[in-house]
Amino acid sequence: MTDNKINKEGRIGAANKQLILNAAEFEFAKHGFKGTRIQQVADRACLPKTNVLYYFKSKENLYLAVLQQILDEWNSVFDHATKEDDPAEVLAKYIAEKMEFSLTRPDASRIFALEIINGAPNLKGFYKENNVAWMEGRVEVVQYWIETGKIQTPNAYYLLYHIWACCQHYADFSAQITHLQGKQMGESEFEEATKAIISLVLKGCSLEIPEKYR
Amino acid sequence: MTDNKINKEGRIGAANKQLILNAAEFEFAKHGFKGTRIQQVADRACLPKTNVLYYFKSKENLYLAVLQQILDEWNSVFDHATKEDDPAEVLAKYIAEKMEFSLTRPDASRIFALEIINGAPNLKGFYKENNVAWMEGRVEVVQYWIETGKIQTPNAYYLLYHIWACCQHYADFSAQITHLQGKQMGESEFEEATKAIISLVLKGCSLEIPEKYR
DNA sequence: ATAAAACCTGACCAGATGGTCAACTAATAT
DNA sequence: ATATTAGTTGACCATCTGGTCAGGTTTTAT
Repeated sequence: MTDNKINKEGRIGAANKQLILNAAEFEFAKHGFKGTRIQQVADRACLPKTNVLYYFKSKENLYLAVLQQILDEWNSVFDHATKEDDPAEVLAKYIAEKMEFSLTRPDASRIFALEIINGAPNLKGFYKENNVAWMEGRVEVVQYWIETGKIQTPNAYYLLYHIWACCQHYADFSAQITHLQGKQMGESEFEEATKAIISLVLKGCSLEIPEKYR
Repeated sequence: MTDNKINKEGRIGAANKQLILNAAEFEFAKHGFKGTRIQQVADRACLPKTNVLYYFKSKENLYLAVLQQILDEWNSVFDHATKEDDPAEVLAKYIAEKMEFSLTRPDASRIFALEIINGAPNLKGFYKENNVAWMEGRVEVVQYWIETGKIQTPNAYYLLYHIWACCQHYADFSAQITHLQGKQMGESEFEEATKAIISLVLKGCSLEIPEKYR
């Protein structure tokens, strides 16, 4: 038999936990850590507050769980891109992915942004180390592309920042965009915007835009 | 004689108010509205908490004053650009200005970002109206440049968003950048980054980069 | 000089909120 | 069947914090 003496989580637990995590992501994205009330999360999940505390021992614990869930989703084609790959294809795909994320998971993007603006006090050791390693690997690839004349851009780091910045803007600043344009961006507008970023970045790197992204 | 019956603010008042505003900007940028304690602001300004409340009736009032101060700084060469101006010059100058702002006033940028991510609940009527009008005027100019073939870019709105996004990134996400690069960006790095954005955007719009921005 | 306004601040309070607890019910394994 | 664990929840508390107040001192105008 399996050893299920203690702390075994049943079906109900798993379901409720996910329910709470989703509610929490919404609230944290909207009000930040300090601004979010456990009661609000509970209300959104249609559970009593005490129940939320039953599954997540504390507010901080809940927040960390939300953050972890977001970080776990953070992977892309670019992770495994190599020096031999076609820069235009890889970058265009990467941008398309990032924009897809901004469209489908804006709250996740906002929570991450809030965390960074606050100085990333909760992105502890393990993630940070990993992140730096990831970045170094990616920069190395881009650097190779630059040195072999495959792309023309002044700096690998800055190029990646600019891609992130443009893509995240559509999630983080959607309130401003909605206001300036008089209406919320839908799927079709996101497609246009994606093409606009791809056009800007690839042309900005002296690359041809692959047919499918035109 | 001047009518100074009531509510006249003396020298001391003006000085202290500014002291408090600066302290508040720092704290609000770091912890957000909800996360900031009046006591923290007071400590940073080296004044007792009660004194802060004396000048600004409430926390919200203080926050609005900080926000207003930031908004008042928000003007640029691009405000008065016309259809006749040279797109390359105007855009390059605009980017340089925005980056200068990110370098010298990162806290202001962060507060604005937090405000937008939160859905801009405090950017009330007057500012919003003005902002939309400003945007329409700018889009009209860019649109003219597009239609007359002076620049090549898919969409005027998106172009402006991408410029903002790139420039703000260096203020709002500086914690991430510092961590990824292993050191804080100084003036010289900001100069490089500015040139990188100008290169990206101008090339991305099929424009020649003016000599002075190379 | 002196009155009025501006400025200062320790003591205090009321409400909000994260978190505990104990008593309960429902699920599950043997 | 029954014991054990998982899940549920209302009542409650300690603390934190925005804000008030009253009684002061300093500055300024005439």
